[in-house]
Amino acid sequence: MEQALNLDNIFGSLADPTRRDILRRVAVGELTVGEVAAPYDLSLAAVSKHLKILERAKLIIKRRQGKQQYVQITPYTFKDAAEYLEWYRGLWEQRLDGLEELLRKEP
Amino acid sequence: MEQALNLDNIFGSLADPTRRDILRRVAVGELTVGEVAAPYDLSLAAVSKHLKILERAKLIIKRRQGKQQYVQITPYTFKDAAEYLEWYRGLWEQRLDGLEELLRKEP
DNA sequence: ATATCATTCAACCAATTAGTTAAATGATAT
DNA sequence: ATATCATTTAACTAATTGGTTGAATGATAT
Repeated sequence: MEQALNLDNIFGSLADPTRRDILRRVAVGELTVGEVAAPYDLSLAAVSKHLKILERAKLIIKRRQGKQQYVQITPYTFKDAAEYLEWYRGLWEQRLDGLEELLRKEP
Repeated sequence: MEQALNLDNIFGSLADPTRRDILRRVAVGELTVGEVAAPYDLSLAAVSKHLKILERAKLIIKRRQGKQQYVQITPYTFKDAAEYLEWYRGLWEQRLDGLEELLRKEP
Protein backbone atom coordinates (compact mmCIF):
# COMPACT_ATOMS: atom_id res chain seq x y z
CA MET A 1 0.00 0.00 0.00
CA GLU A 2 2.80 2.38 0.79
CA GLN A 3 5.31 2.88 -2.02
CA ALA A 4 8.21 3.03 0.45
CA LEU A 5 8.13 6.46 -1.15
CA ASN A 6 10.15 9.41 -0.13
CA LEU A 7 8.14 9.61 3.02
CA ASP A 8 11.15 8.42 5.01
CA ASN A 9 13.23 11.23 3.57
CA ILE A 10 10.50 13.85 3.56
CA PHE A 11 9.49 13.37 7.18
CA GLY A 12 13.10 12.76 8.17
CA SER A 13 13.94 16.15 6.70
CA LEU A 14 11.06 17.85 8.45
CA ALA A 15 12.09 16.38 11.80
CA ASP A 16 14.97 18.84 12.14
CA PRO A 17 14.27 22.44 13.24
CA THR A 18 17.15 23.94 11.25
CA ARG A 19 15.85 22.30 8.11
CA ARG A 20 12.29 23.45 8.79
CA ASP A 21 13.62 26.95 9.23
CA ILE A 22 15.56 26.74 5.98
CA LEU A 23 12.42 25.60 4.19
CA ARG A 24 10.36 28.40 5.69
CA ARG A 25 12.86 30.98 4.50
CA VAL A 26 13.37 29.47 1.08
CA ALA A 27 9.61 29.21 0.58
CA VAL A 28 9.45 33.00 0.55
CA GLY A 29 11.96 33.22 -2.27
CA GLU A 30 15.11 31.72 -3.73
CA LEU A 31 18.31 32.14 -1.73
CA THR A 32 21.92 31.25 -2.46
CA VAL A 33 23.57 28.61 -0.29
CA GLY A 34 25.50 31.36 1.46
CA GLU A 35 22.35 33.33 2.16
CA VAL A 36 20.67 30.24 3.49
CA ALA A 37 23.59 29.63 5.84
CA ALA A 38 24.03 33.21 7.07
CA PRO A 39 21.57 33.28 10.01
CA TYR A 40 22.76 30.07 11.62
CA ASP A 41 25.64 29.60 13.97
CA LEU A 42 26.80 26.66 11.89
CA SER A 43 29.61 26.00 9.47
CA LEU A 44 28.84 26.25 5.78
CA ALA A 45 29.65 22.57 5.53
CA ALA A 46 26.93 21.76 8.07
CA VAL A 47 24.38 23.80 6.16
CA SER A 48 25.52 22.18 2.94
CA LYS A 49 24.74 18.81 4.52
CA HIS A 50 21.29 19.98 5.55
CA LEU A 51 20.67 21.12 2.00
CA LYS A 52 21.77 17.76 0.67
CA ILE A 53 19.28 16.02 2.93
CA LEU A 54 16.53 18.38 1.74
CA GLU A 55 17.56 17.69 -1.85
CA ARG A 56 17.49 13.94 -1.35
CA ALA A 57 13.94 14.35 -0.04
CA LYS A 58 13.18 16.49 -3.10
CA LEU A 59 11.99 19.30 -0.85
CA ILE A 60 14.41 21.67 -2.59
CA ILE A 61 16.46 21.84 -5.75
CA LYS A 62 19.50 23.93 -6.55
CA ARG A 63 20.34 25.76 -9.76
CA ARG A 64 23.72 27.20 -10.46
CA GLN A 65 24.16 30.76 -11.62
CA GLY A 66 27.81 31.60 -11.95
CA LYS A 67 29.66 31.06 -8.72
CA GLN A 68 26.54 30.81 -6.66
CA GLN A 69 23.89 28.22 -6.34
CA TYR A 70 20.31 29.21 -5.77
CA VAL A 71 18.14 27.07 -3.57
CA GLN A 72 14.49 26.80 -4.45
CA ILE A 73 11.67 24.93 -2.85
CA THR A 74 9.91 22.04 -4.60
CA PRO A 75 6.18 22.44 -4.07
CA TYR A 76 5.00 19.01 -5.14
CA THR A 77 6.89 17.21 -2.44
CA PHE A 78 5.06 19.21 0.20
CA LYS A 79 1.90 18.20 -1.50
CA ASP A 80 2.90 14.53 -1.18
CA ALA A 81 3.46 14.95 2.54
CA ALA A 82 0.17 16.79 2.94
CA GLU A 83 -1.63 14.04 1.06
CA TYR A 84 -0.16 11.46 3.36
CA LEU A 85 -1.60 13.30 6.36
CA GLU A 86 -4.85 13.81 4.48
CA TRP A 87 -5.39 10.08 4.81
CA TYR A 88 -5.82 10.68 8.55
CA ARG A 89 -8.11 13.68 8.20
CA GLY A 90 -11.18 11.61 8.99
CA LEU A 91 -9.75 10.89 12.41
CA TRP A 92 -9.69 14.37 13.78
CA GLU A 93 -12.76 15.54 11.92
CA GLN A 94 -14.80 12.72 13.42
CA ARG A 95 -13.38 13.60 16.79
CA LEU A 96 -14.29 17.25 16.32
CA ASP A 97 -17.77 16.28 15.19
CA GLY A 98 -18.06 14.26 18.35
CA LEU A 99 -17.14 17.29 20.39
CA GLU A 100 -19.66 19.49 18.65
CA GLU A 101 -22.29 16.90 19.32
CA LEU A 102 -21.33 16.86 22.98
CA LEU A 103 -21.53 20.63 23.13
CA ARG A 104 -24.97 20.60 21.53
CA LYS A 105 -26.16 17.98 23.99
CA GLU A 106 -25.12 19.36 27.35
CA PRO A 107 -25.31 23.12 27.62
CA MET B 1 7.46 31.58 15.51
CA GLU B 2 7.96 27.85 15.75
CA GLN B 3 7.44 26.38 19.20
CA ALA B 4 10.35 23.94 18.60
CA LEU B 5 7.55 21.87 19.98
CA ASN B 6 6.49 18.46 18.97
CA LEU B 7 7.22 18.87 15.31
CA ASP B 8 10.63 17.28 15.86
CA ASN B 9 8.98 14.29 17.48
CA ILE B 10 5.98 14.15 15.18
CA PHE B 11 7.95 14.21 11.96
CA GLY B 12 10.68 12.09 13.50
CA SER B 13 8.05 9.47 14.25
CA LEU B 14 6.60 9.65 10.77
CA ALA B 15 10.04 9.19 9.20
CA ASP B 16 10.06 5.48 10.02
CA PRO B 17 8.09 3.03 7.83
CA THR B 18 7.35 0.62 10.67
CA ARG B 19 5.89 3.44 12.73
CA ARG B 20 3.84 4.72 9.79
CA ASP B 21 2.51 1.21 9.33
CA ILE B 22 1.64 0.94 13.01
CA LEU B 23 -0.23 4.24 12.80
CA ARG B 24 -2.11 3.15 9.70
CA ARG B 25 -3.26 -0.02 11.42
CA VAL B 26 -4.09 1.62 14.71
CA ALA B 27 -6.04 4.33 12.92
CA VAL B 28 -8.54 1.69 11.84
CA GLY B 29 -9.16 0.65 15.42
CA GLU B 30 -7.56 0.09 18.82
CA LEU B 31 -5.09 -2.78 19.10
CA THR B 32 -3.21 -4.27 22.02
CA VAL B 33 0.58 -3.96 22.05
CA GLY B 34 0.81 -7.63 21.15
CA GLU B 35 -1.55 -7.23 18.24
CA VAL B 36 0.41 -4.23 17.03
CA ALA B 37 3.62 -6.26 17.14
CA ALA B 38 2.29 -9.45 15.54
CA PRO B 39 2.81 -8.67 11.82
CA TYR B 40 6.40 -7.52 12.15
CA ASP B 41 9.50 -9.61 12.21
CA LEU B 42 10.68 -7.72 15.26
CA SER B 43 11.03 -8.44 18.94
CA LEU B 44 8.29 -7.18 21.24
CA ALA B 45 10.89 -4.97 22.85
CA ALA B 46 11.59 -3.29 19.53
CA VAL B 47 7.90 -2.64 18.92
CA SER B 48 7.55 -1.39 22.47
CA LYS B 49 10.26 1.16 21.69
CA HIS B 50 8.48 2.27 18.53
CA LEU B 51 5.34 2.75 20.56
CA LYS B 52 7.20 4.81 23.10
CA ILE B 53 8.46 7.09 20.35
CA LEU B 54 4.93 7.44 19.00
CA GLU B 55 3.71 8.20 22.51
CA ARG B 56 6.36 10.85 23.08
CA ALA B 57 5.17 12.49 19.86
CA LYS B 58 1.61 12.19 21.16
CA LEU B 59 0.57 10.35 18.01
CA ILE B 60 -0.81 7.52 20.16
CA ILE B 61 -1.81 6.89 23.72
CA LYS B 62 -2.16 3.63 25.62
CA ARG B 63 -4.81 2.60 28.05
CA ARG B 64 -4.54 -0.45 30.22
CA GLN B 65 -7.29 -3.02 30.42
CA GLY B 66 -6.29 -5.88 32.65
CA LYS B 67 -3.11 -7.52 31.42
CA GLN B 68 -3.22 -5.84 28.07
CA GLN B 69 -2.65 -2.35 26.94
CA TYR B 70 -4.66 -0.91 24.11
CA VAL B 71 -3.03 1.48 21.70
CA GLN B 72 -5.16 4.22 20.25
CA ILE B 73 -4.35 6.99 17.86
CA THR B 74 -4.41 10.65 18.88
CA PRO B 75 -6.12 12.60 16.13
CA TYR B 76 -5.16 16.13 17.16
CA THR B 77 -1.50 15.53 16.70
CA PHE B 78 -2.08 14.61 13.08
CA LYS B 79 -3.97 17.81 12.77
CA ASP B 80 -0.96 19.73 14.08
CA ALA B 81 1.26 18.14 11.46
CA ALA B 82 -1.27 18.83 8.73
CA GLU B 83 -1.49 22.45 9.83
CA TYR B 84 2.25 22.78 9.60
CA LEU B 85 2.13 21.65 5.97
CA GLU B 86 -0.87 23.85 5.38
CA TRP B 87 1.45 26.82 5.73
CA TYR B 88 3.04 25.67 2.46
CA ARG B 89 -0.19 25.05 0.61
CA GLY B 90 0.16 28.26 -1.39
CA LEU B 91 3.30 26.84 -2.95
CA TRP B 92 1.81 23.99 -4.84
CA GLU B 93 -1.53 25.63 -5.47
CA GLN B 94 0.15 28.59 -7.13
CA ARG B 95 2.17 26.17 -9.15
CA LEU B 96 -0.96 24.33 -10.19
CA ASP B 97 -2.68 27.59 -11.00
CA GLY B 98 0.30 28.42 -13.18
CA LEU B 99 -0.17 25.17 -14.99
CA GLU B 100 -3.86 25.78 -15.53
CA GLU B 101 -3.05 29.18 -16.90
CA LEU B 102 -0.55 27.65 -19.25
CA LEU B 103 -3.11 25.13 -20.41
CA ARG B 104 -5.65 27.88 -21.04
CA LYS B 105 -3.12 29.88 -23.00
CA GLU B 106 -1.71 27.30 -25.36
CA PRO B 107 -4.28 24.73 -26.36
C1' DA C 1 47.94 30.81 -15.45
C1' DT C 2 46.58 32.46 -11.00
C1' DA C 3 43.85 34.28 -7.50
C1' DT C 4 39.50 34.51 -5.42
C1' DC C 5 34.83 33.50 -4.16
C1' DA C 6 31.17 29.92 -3.28
C1' DT C 7 30.36 25.52 -2.13
C1' DT C 8 31.36 20.65 -1.28
C1' DC C 9 34.07 16.56 0.20
C1' DA C 10 36.81 13.80 3.56
C1' DA C 11 37.93 12.41 7.88
C1' DC C 12 36.75 12.52 12.19
C1' DC C 13 33.76 12.74 16.75
C1' DA C 14 29.80 12.47 20.05
C1' DA C 15 25.06 11.56 20.50
C1' DT C 16 21.06 9.11 18.92
C1' DT C 17 18.56 5.33 16.74
C1' DA C 18 16.87 0.75 15.73
C1' DG C 19 17.66 -3.49 16.79
C1' DT C 20 19.00 -7.64 19.84
C1' DT C 21 18.56 -10.89 24.21
C1' DA C 22 17.72 -11.57 28.99
C1' DA C 23 15.87 -10.05 33.23
C1' DA C 24 12.21 -7.39 35.56
C1' DT C 25 7.58 -5.66 36.32
C1' DG C 26 2.23 -5.52 36.37
C1' DA C 27 -2.02 -7.71 36.37
C1' DT C 28 -4.79 -11.59 36.76
C1' DA C 29 -5.98 -16.44 37.77
C1' DT C 30 -5.28 -20.67 40.65
C1' DA D 1 1.76 -17.46 47.37
C1' DT D 2 2.72 -18.87 42.79
C1' DA D 3 2.32 -19.30 38.05
C1' DT D 4 1.34 -17.19 33.86
C1' DC D 5 0.52 -13.75 30.41
C1' DA D 6 1.59 -9.00 28.54
C1' DT D 7 4.70 -5.60 28.31
C1' DT D 8 8.83 -2.88 29.62
C1' DT D 9 13.59 -2.11 31.15
C1' DA D 10 18.60 -2.92 30.97
C1' DA D 11 22.68 -3.68 28.74
C1' DC D 12 24.69 -4.09 24.69
C1' DT D 13 25.75 -3.40 19.41
C1' DA D 14 25.96 -1.44 14.65
C1' DA D 15 24.46 2.17 11.80
C1' DT D 16 23.08 6.94 11.25
C1' DT D 17 23.01 11.84 12.39
C1' DG D 18 24.55 16.47 13.13
C1' DG D 19 28.32 18.72 13.94
C1' DT D 20 33.48 20.08 13.36
C1' DT D 21 37.95 21.49 10.58
C1' DG D 22 40.83 21.47 6.63
C1' DA D 23 41.55 20.30 1.93
C1' DA D 24 39.39 20.10 -2.72
C1' DT D 25 36.48 21.64 -6.53
C1' DG D 26 33.88 24.92 -9.81
C1' DA D 27 33.25 29.27 -11.78
C1' DT D 28 34.71 33.75 -12.74
C1' DA D 29 37.89 37.72 -12.97
C1' DT D 30 42.69 39.49 -13.68
